[in-house]
Parts: sequence; C-alpha cells; structure tokens
Amino acid sequence: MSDGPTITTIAERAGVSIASVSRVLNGLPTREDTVRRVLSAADELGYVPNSVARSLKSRRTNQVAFAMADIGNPVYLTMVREIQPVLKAAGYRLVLHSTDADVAEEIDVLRSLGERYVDGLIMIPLRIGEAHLKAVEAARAPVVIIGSVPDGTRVDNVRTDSRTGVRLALEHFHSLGRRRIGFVNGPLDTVPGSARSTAYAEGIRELGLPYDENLVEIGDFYRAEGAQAVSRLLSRAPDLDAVMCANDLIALGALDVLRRAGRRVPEDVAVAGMDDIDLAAVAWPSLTSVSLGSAERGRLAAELLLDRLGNGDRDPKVVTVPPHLMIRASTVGEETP
Amino acid sequence: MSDGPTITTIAERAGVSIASVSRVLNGLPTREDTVRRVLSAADELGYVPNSVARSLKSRRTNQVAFAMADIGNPVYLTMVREIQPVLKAAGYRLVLHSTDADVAEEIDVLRSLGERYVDGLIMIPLRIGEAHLKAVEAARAPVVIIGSVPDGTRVDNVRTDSRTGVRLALEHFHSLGRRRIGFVNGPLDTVPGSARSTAYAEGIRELGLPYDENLVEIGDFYRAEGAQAVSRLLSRAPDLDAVMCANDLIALGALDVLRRAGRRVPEDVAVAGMDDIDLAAVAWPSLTSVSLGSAERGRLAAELLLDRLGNGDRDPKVVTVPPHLMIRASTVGEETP
DNA sequence: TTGTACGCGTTATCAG
DNA sequence: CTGATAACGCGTACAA
Repeated sequence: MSDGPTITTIAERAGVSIASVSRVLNGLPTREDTVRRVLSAADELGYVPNSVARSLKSRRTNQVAFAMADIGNPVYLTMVREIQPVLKAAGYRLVLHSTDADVAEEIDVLRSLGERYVDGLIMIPLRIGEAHLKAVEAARAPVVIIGSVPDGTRVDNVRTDSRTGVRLALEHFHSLGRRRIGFVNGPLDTVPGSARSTAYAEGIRELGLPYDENLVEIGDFYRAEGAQAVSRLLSRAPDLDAVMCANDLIALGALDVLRRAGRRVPEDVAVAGMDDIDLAAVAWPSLTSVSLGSAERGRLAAELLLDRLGNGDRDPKVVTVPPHLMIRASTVGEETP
Repeated sequence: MSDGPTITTIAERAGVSIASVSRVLNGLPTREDTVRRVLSAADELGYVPNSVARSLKSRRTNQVAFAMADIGNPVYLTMVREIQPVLKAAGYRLVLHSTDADVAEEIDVLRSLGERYVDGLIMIPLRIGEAHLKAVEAARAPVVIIGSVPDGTRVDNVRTDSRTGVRLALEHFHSLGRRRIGFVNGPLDTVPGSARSTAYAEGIRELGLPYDENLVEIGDFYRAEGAQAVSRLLSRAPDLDAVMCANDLIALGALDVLRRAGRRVPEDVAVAGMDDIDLAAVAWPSLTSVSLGSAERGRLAAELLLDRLGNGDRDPKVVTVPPHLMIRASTVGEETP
C-alpha cells in the first residue's frame, strides 16, 4: 500500500536518467544493457505507469463514457455488452453514466467532457432538445448519439426506424384478423414516444382502420407504469383484441394485467412490444416484439466513435439499423412442446 | 471543438495570476473585485477544469471501479444500480469492468489499480485463489471484495451465507412433502459453487434424507447450460419431485426444460433458485428463490469503500448479509388472480 | 545512445 | 490579498 515507484525511482535504482527509463518503457531504441537494467529495476520495484500523469502529457485518457437513461433497462444493458468489447479491443475503458432520463444531467455529462477525463462519449438521450444539440456541437470530445437527431445536426448518429417498426407490428396484428388494436405509449415529449405515436396513427390509417383515441393510452416506459396504463386502456376499451406496446417493459406489464383480468393471450388479446429485450423470449407467453437491433446499434456506435477518435475531422455519419419483427406466442399462440 | 481554456488563459484575460484564478475557482478567500473578474472571464471562455491535471496534483481521481464476472448477469446489474447512486452522492464516477470470470483478467484489474486511474475498487470474483489474495493485499488502492474470502485476509469484505440459503430452500421443499430433491450446481471450483455444493449435502442429511449422487448435476451458472444440466438430471433421476438450482438463471432454464418435458411446476416438480433476480418474479410460474440480498450487498460494498476512502487505516471489516426465502408459485402453486 | 530541461494544467507554499 | 514558483509523473525536443 506504499506510494508506488515512479520512473525517477527506477532511474536511481538502475543508475540511468529518467529519459532512458521512459524510452525503455516505451520501446524506443536503447542500448541493450540499459534496457536490461531498467527492466529489472522496474520489475523489482513493481512499477506501474501512472496513467494520470501520462494522460496529462499525451492528452488522451483511453477512457470512453456511455451515458444512458437508466442502467436498469435491459435495452441499454444489451448495448453495454456490445460496446464494451469493441472498446476494450481498442484499448479503451468504459465509464458508465446513468442519467435517469434527466435533461439537466445529460447536458452536464456533455459539459463534463471538457474535464478531459474521457476521450469520447456515446449517449442515448430520451429527449433531445435545443439545449442538447447546442451542448453536443460545443462538446470538447467526440460524441456519438444513439437515437434520431434532427437532420443536419453535426454529430455521428446511430438511429433506428421505429416508425417502420410500429407498422410491422400493426400489419402483423391486422393479418391475424385483429381490428381493435390498442396502443400504450410512453411520454410524448421523448424521442421514441413521439415517433411511435405518429407511427401508430399513420399505421392504423394505412390499414384502413379508424383512429379511435379511446384505444390510446400514455404511461411511461417502465413495467409498473405500463401495467397501469394498460389497465386504464382495458377499462376504456374493453373490446380491444390487440395491444401494441411502445416497449417491451410496458408489454410485460400488459401480460401481467391481462392475466389478472382473465383475458387469454393471444386468444382474446394479442400483445406485441418493442426492443426485443432478452426477457421477451423468456416471458410467458413469450412476447412478440419489434427488434430495433439494440445490440447492433451499440456496436455501430462504438465503431463510429473509434473511427472518429482515429480521424477527428471527417464528416459526421448517420447509420440506420432496420427494425424487424420477432414473432412469438403472445400474438400467434404457443408453439407445441 | 477548440483546445479549451486553462487557468492561464483566464489569468491573462482577467489580468491576474494563475494563483488567484485557482483560489477563486476553489472558493478560497479573495478580494471581491478579483473574484468578479476571474469568474466573468471563466464564464466568457467557457472554462472547464481539467480533471486529469487536477488528479495528478491531488492524487485523487474521483473514480471508482466495479469489476464483475459478467455484465450480462442481472445479479451484478442489481448491484450496479445500488452502488452507482451511493458513489455518485459522494462525488465519484463508476467505471465498469467485465472480467468474464477470468482469473487473469481479474488480477489484471487489481494490478491496474497502480495506474491510479481510480481511487478504489469493488470486485466480485467467481473464483478466489492465492493469486487473488496476494494481488488484493498488494493493491495500491482500497479494495472491497463481494464474496467470501478466507478468514484473516486483510480486505474489506461483504459476504452472504449461501449455506443457510440453500438450507432454507431445502427445508421449504421438505415441508411441502418433497423427498426426492435434485440439485443443479455451477462449477465446483468457484466460490459459490463449492459453498452451495457442501450446503446441499449437509442440508439433505440434516433433513434425514439419503444423499443420492444421481440427484446432483453440475453445469454452469448460465441459463442454457443450466437447462442442459437439468435435462441430464431428469433422465438420470426421473422420479425427482423438486429441483434446487444454484442460481436463478439455472432455475429459469429448469422451468423451460420441465415445461417441454410435460412436467407441471410445482405439482410434479417444485423448483427453487438463488439470487432472487428481477426475472424470478416475472417468470411463469413465478420462481421461488433464495434472496442473497444482492442490492444490499452492493450498497454495503459501496459504503465500505467510501468509508475506507475517507479513513485508509482502519482495520478491514467483514459484513454479512443474511439470506431469506422468497416463496413463489414454482413451489407452492399459482396465487389466484 | 544518453542526459538535461521543459511543458502538460493544477494546487499549494511562501514571500511580498 | 496576491503573485511567483515549485511540485505532481511522464514524454520528448534538444544538446552532448
């Protein structure tokens, strides 16, 4: 637990200058004898380079941050699992931020990039406003945003197409003969909330179905809140035969509520979610879900950031991951064992 | 994206020395006029302190690392969610390491503490050997280990009592009239694997039941591997009426397998897991599980570390979190809706 | 090939 | 109350 040797300590021990120590440690050409003495001294002393001092000089920390809304949401977890190895392979450590979907906190993270404790940031904000965009463009380190930003914003951006995603699910319901399709959404002032809201309205019309506002309910993107919203929806529209949920946590809440209400899934009410989290396949019945390619979006974001770190001046890139529908028991019934 | 102002920039702009700038920024007593000029200069320039330079001087990074076996395991996630706010409230950032339960990687994390990029470490190793203990005691920053270390090891340590935990579940099975109680474990060379193995053997004997090695199967602590192990167990001991699983992922795998095999849970076979992860309550049927207080262990570890960071010389503490049984449908049948 | 000396941005000490 | 200056540990021109 002592204070740790520095290159000065090693230099004294090896009888050379600190410059030589530094050279040897960095693999620069040095006389073989010197190399040996430095290395053995370093070894005996258990030397470990001080990354802070190194960073001050090199202006790189080899750390990257990932800021997500809620570390407890499986979607973000999936992304972490993809981002981590990509960055690790490139020699970066991952620092996590959980912002609780709080705008002020997110902007604070952006601002804190000026502290230079990370070389870059991957961020997935729930709400994106003027303040965000200004902060992003003023950021002092490369930033990649997961989630659609307004066109023309100068940021690397990984997006998905949740509009198409919602449509895939609605068409699936329709093809199964469902005509009273409810929709449970999260807050409308969030990026996914607003996108999915318009997608539902459009999708319903394209199917030639009437838009009935009694079929729409708004809660939040969590399981408990989702369940409550589904309850309200059920009492307002008892005749519904399908429920589209804006994410899987809401959909899992829907399964709970429907079971308690004695409605069979999918015979009475079919259910679909979005995100295709791991729990979707686990649920009972297993949950049909629109995959938004969370794993792939995470990986792409990491790759985009690495690319940018290696080449700071290229133009911003936008990458889009297409959604696809994972059909499971909650819409088509149980597979036979 | 410019290079960012430093206190020197501010000093020039405000027409004072860098010392004064530093004083103002750190709230040290300064003439009001100076304060104003410095603050406005800092504001105009959008100054953000360089945390790397500060760390070099102060020898503190205000970062703490958490090293877990697998970032995908809900148990560790629960811990992260508890650790994070405790540390954040104390002004620390969290850096995550996923070691894939690899001993070499874990020791590398310990060694890397010498790099001074974090002020402390919370670690939860699956296997704890001589190498670990040596590395821990040689570590150059405070370490807290979650998981039992040998008595006498000089480390802050948060443990649980999985022996009692296994016993709770076995007694529960026994009280339900089950007598052919199988056991599916993870690798025996892991800390939890070995503890739970002996706990099962002891518990069975204490209940006056014969120890039948056909009732014991070893796989790994993941869902798929657990499911395979349960399959093997079922074919070797088709008459079992209960399965104790060494963690919840295995237990979820057990539910899958039993369902496919046409065995009703709990009527034909009762199932219990350990860890009480969130998915346990979600599963169908909901899963009886031995809670090992993951959230509390995480919180305690964070508090222990903070305490140590504030007072480096106290004696190591050992804190134990008692297990308790969460009884759900997989052993007692479905609650009525 | 090696050593000296400076700078990275801060904080802290010590005169003025 | 303020300003010059010395660290912190490392990398690296530049000189020897």
